Amino acid sequence: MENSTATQILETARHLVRSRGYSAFSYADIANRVGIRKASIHYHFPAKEALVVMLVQRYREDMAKARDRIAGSRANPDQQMRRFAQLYRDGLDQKQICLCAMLAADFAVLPSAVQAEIRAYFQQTEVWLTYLLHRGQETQGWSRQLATEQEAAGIIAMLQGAQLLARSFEDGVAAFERVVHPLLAAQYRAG
Amino acid sequence: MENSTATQILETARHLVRSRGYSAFSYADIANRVGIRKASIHYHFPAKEALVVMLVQRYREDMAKARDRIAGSRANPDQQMRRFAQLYRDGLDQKQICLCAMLAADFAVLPSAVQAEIRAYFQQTEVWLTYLLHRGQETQGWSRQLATEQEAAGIIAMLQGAQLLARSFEDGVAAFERVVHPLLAAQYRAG
DNA sequence: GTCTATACGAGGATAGAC
DNA sequence: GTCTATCCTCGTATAGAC
Repeated sequence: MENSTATQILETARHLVRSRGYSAFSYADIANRVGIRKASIHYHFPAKEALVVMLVQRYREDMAKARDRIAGSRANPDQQMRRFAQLYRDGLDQKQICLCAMLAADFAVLPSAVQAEIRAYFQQTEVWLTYLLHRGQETQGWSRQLATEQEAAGIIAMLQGAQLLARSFEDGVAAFERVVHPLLAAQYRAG
Repeated sequence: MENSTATQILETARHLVRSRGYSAFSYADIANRVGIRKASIHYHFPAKEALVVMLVQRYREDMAKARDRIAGSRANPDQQMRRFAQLYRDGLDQKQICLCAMLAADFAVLPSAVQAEIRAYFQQTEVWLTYLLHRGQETQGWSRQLATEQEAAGIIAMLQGAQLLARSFEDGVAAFERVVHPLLAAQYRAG
């Protein structure tokens, strides 16, 4: 792992945006936590927009890798679904939600370059999940009453919504799992 | 309907928060739209916190009334579920999402008085939906594989998540309905 | 009730020294 | 690469005239 200042800035910014959103984090916040001055951040990222675009690009890559590790494993579709859902539980114990869920809420105030990244993230994720559902239908007997893309979109909506609701309760992780667990029970998906 | 300045301020603020979130709307925004000066807003609401607390209280009341109109109607549970879901489609054509979904995203930066209001909203809604599910189970033969509260929480999560994803696409209403429609198909809920 | 004027801090961003 | 110093704008909020 790289430990350059740029990387530290990005990691700090990721945490901040996932907690507070686009409008409520500042260069000053990052500077304090990284231990540099505000002006130094501008050397690495000329403007907030550039910083956040790179933030989402990295996030997309990281999530794509995580999904590919799941798809490439020997786990069966039931288990893969469980691990996919867990990607959205990560960070919830620190009151963080998915970077792109947060930025979807902030959508109206985002530079359009960032908006495009958000859209790409959701589309990517839906494609991946659609494949998983197909594999489950073929090998696990998952039901197929809906268009599979539509079902994928519904599952993603539920995961993102569950995160959002979860953070308003004391034990966010428990609240998230309470909602998501049924989704993961094998018999729930069976036809 | 009252048309006092205070009411105009609240209505404008509701629209702004539902579009941009807590940190990204300002007294200046409201003042411009209502046609008064920033300072005048402080006469009606001494601080931003007071304004937003009242905002959420009013929203909770309005949504409670809307739900009670649904529950008090002669519509059957299938139809009531459909009308409930439509509450979360409202405003999406203007890129607004549920006030409390937006504020749940902003949760980390909210005054605790506002946090409490958000929590209350989700609890209220879950209670109402749990009753509806019970009625559906009794009179419409809806399935009952899960704890009903858990199922209610899942439906709310899906509606809130669907809104969030929807606003990042061009036709948000269509994106929302694509996700939510299955939920509303009678055969989907049937046991 | 609404205005003007103003205080004061925080925001993003730049110039130029080191 | 990082610093200090500075700019300018915008944020919330207050005082006091009308």
